[in-house]
Amino acid sequence: MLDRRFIRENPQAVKDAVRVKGIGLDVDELLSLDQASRDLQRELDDAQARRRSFAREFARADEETRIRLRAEHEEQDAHLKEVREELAEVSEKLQALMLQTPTIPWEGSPVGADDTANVTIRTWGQAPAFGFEPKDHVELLENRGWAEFARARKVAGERAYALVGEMVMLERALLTYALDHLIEVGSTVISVPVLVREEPLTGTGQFPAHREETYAITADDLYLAGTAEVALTGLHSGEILDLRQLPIRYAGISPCFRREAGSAGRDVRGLLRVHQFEKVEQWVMCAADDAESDRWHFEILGAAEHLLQALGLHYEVVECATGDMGAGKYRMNDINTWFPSLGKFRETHSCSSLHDWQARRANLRYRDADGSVKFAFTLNNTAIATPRLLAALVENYQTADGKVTVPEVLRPYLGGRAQL
RNA sequence: GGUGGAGUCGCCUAGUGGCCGAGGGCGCACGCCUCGAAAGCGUGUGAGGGGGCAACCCCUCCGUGGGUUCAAAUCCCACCUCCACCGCCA
Repeated sequence: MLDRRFIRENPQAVKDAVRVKGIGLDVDELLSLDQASRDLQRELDDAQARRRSFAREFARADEETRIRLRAEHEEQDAHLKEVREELAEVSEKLQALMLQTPTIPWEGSPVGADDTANVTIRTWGQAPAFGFEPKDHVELLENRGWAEFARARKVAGERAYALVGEMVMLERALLTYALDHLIEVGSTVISVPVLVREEPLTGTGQFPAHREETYAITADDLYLAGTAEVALTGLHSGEILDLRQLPIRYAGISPCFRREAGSAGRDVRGLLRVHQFEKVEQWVMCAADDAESDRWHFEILGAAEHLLQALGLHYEVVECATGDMGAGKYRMNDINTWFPSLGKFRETHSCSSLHDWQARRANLRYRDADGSVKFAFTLNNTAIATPRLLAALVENYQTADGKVTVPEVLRPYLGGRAQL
């Protein structure tokens, strides 16, 4: 969400952002609603001021005057009610449009409608050379009894899976390794609620645009969050933090739930696109400063790259196109990891700077050095999302005889074993 | 799930329909005092919105949302959160 004053003063910048991000928002309508809302607000303020002084007069008046005042009150109340209703109607429409306003994207982001316009800015490592025909992760896991797909789908429907035996331990190892590294670089580890209210989902930007992608528990008016980011952003909602409390750097761990409503039939095989997965998420709230936000962007992007490098996985970092990054993002870099079975990179991480867009929605504020209250900047990035990354790991580290070599950094978490 | 109690400014609290247009204390900031400090004294001390070139003015907010009333922190209803006890339970 943008600042109303900013939209008023920079309508063209907002229109440009709406266009390059492919958002169906009528900025002129928003501007006229903004004007109408301010006019009505002024009218209401004046009318209320008058009404209040009349009520005080009433308290001091004699019986005769009271009869006269009562009649005037009725007139005033009718007018007040009318203005209030009109303002409520305008405000509701305005708010609906405000929630669609995009962050102005970084000028370096490639302009394009979708991820086909994303630009690779670097690659690390290389694809493993197998002296044999590599198997995909489904075959690898089934051959070793490391996963149940058919039985899991009997229980939970399409895209369900169950990891078995050593695969469970390997997944745990990945997550624990990520947490250990993030602690080392100064993050506060936090396990967050996943069953959440509507407000934090609106706060992060999941709602209203992506409501269909979220599971709803209608009996209790709760939802299953698709990422720890939802709770992390909600944690400090409504607070005014002291500048000294910033930056806040969290490593949130949680299960994640996604309906995948927009991708029916895609990637139904295996572990690449599932309804339920585990993720360690990096999240940062910092002062409202472009340079500091940029610094954190590269810090948390670097942390994710560090993990992949330590795991020895071949990856590329892409600069995401304006149409791929979503309304709230100033800048987004995805990391795509190499999948031998696909013969290509596949998204495993997504690093986003949102400037104050989320902070405005979620009401994340701090008191600056000069005493003024400001909306903070937020950023987030995946650290490890599994089982997608687990699938990449297994495919990249498979041996000719169907075993999996354990990357050295994970061995301490698996009793020192070098191979599974 | 049930019963009872509670939610007021950063913190503690006063407040049972008009004197609340929210008082006091703590904390914090500034000033006086002092060689300097502490103590003491004085002044100030929230958020959001609107208007004005400006000094400044106005409106909203006492957990949230409704309602009653000329008038609500105060009365009524629903919800949220916390505390206590009962029930159930990993």
